[in-house]
Amino acid sequence: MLELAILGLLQEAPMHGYELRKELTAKLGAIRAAISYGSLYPTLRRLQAAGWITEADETPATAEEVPALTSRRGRVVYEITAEGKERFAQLIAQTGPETYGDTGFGVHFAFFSRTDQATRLRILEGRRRTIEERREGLRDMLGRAAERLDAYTLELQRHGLEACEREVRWLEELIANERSGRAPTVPDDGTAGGPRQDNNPPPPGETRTERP
Amino acid sequence: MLELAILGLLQEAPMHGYELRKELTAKLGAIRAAISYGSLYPTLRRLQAAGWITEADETPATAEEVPALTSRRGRVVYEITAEGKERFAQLIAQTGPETYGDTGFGVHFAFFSRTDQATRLRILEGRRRTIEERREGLRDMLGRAAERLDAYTLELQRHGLEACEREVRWLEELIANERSGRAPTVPDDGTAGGPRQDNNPPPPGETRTERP
DNA sequence: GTGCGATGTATCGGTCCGATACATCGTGGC
DNA sequence: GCCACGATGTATCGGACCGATACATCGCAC
Repeated sequence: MLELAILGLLQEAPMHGYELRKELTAKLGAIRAAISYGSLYPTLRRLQAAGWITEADETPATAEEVPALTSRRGRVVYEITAEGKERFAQLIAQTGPETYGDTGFGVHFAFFSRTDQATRLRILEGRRRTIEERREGLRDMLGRAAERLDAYTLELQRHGLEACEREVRWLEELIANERSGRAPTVPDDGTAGGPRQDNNPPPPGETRTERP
Repeated sequence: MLELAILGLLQEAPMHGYELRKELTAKLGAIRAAISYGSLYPTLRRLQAAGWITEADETPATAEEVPALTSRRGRVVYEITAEGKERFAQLIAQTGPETYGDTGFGVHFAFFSRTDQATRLRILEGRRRTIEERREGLRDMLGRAAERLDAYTLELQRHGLEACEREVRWLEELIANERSGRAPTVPDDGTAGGPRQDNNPPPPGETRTERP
């Protein structure tokens, strides 16, 4: 999962570890707290060893020949390679049970603007299936096994059940939206292009303007 | 976390691994999928080595002296020891950052009927604080950094924000309820008017041995 | 009688987390 | 001047937990 997220972010711009973590937190803040460095750095090393990312030269053309004594050691900027992009495309397109779990789904969803519509639909439906099953499990629990459990546990189940129902409804909306409005998705791939690309797909059905 | 959950369940009745997993899934189904055997068995071993659980004799008092030829080796039933109960009491009472994360909070909450009220309150408030912070992070993201993110990521954040707001409201209710001294919840929900069981924290110390 | 799903115990490799260590840089207080 | 402190930045280690896998027994349907 981390691998997918890192490759996805580095596809937008080269970055060093610290920055990567912040972007990761921004993009995935809704589904997980914050990536640990104990995961991040080893993973970066693994990706580099696999040839999917490389260290970029950090020296800007504005040359100063001063240092070399202090052996400027600091940020290590990584950029994605061609093989890395291939790898990302492969990871983002493949679906499976781990794609439908909480974390897996979240990461995939966060990169939906780089995912083709057929895959998006498959993932949304797989996720819905998964949540529906969890929901049924909780319903059974609250029905049949209720008297075996104490009031706090029941309350926890009830709250979880409500969350499931809510998520299913959310997914239904997204699926309907996906089916009706076709999405161009533009697999960007502006390899050497500008740092900013703007290929926003049509928004997933927004009708709310809420005031807190 | 697993350690706490196992000790908590074995306090209700002796069990073997397979059964433990099912009970774990029933009790924690709202917050995590299903415990893996790759976690469960090593943890059981660890707890046994620490002296908190022991293997129980599986012979029920209704003695038949028949076997011993087939050397019945199969299920291994574990039961909690006195030290284990002490350990559980210590774990359930101590609070900290890991108590407020998704999994930690869920496990603690599931054993709230064995937790004293002051601790319950502390945990609920800590959890609320944590979720409020997550909520503020998402709000900021949706406000300030909105144009940096694509529509799908924004939708993910929006959904996450809503979940946070909902959970804070849920926690508020629980806290208010807790302060007023009432047992947990029961909004309306109509099903089954009757089975009102008392599970406020049973005064100090004795566990109920219930027959499944 | 035989296949098959549920029950049951167990290990292995891998991912990720939390704690910790350490070094640099800019800024504001004294 | 200087120095404390928080942000930036890289890195490792032990441990928790997962997913896949292996294997053995039991009851039951066909």
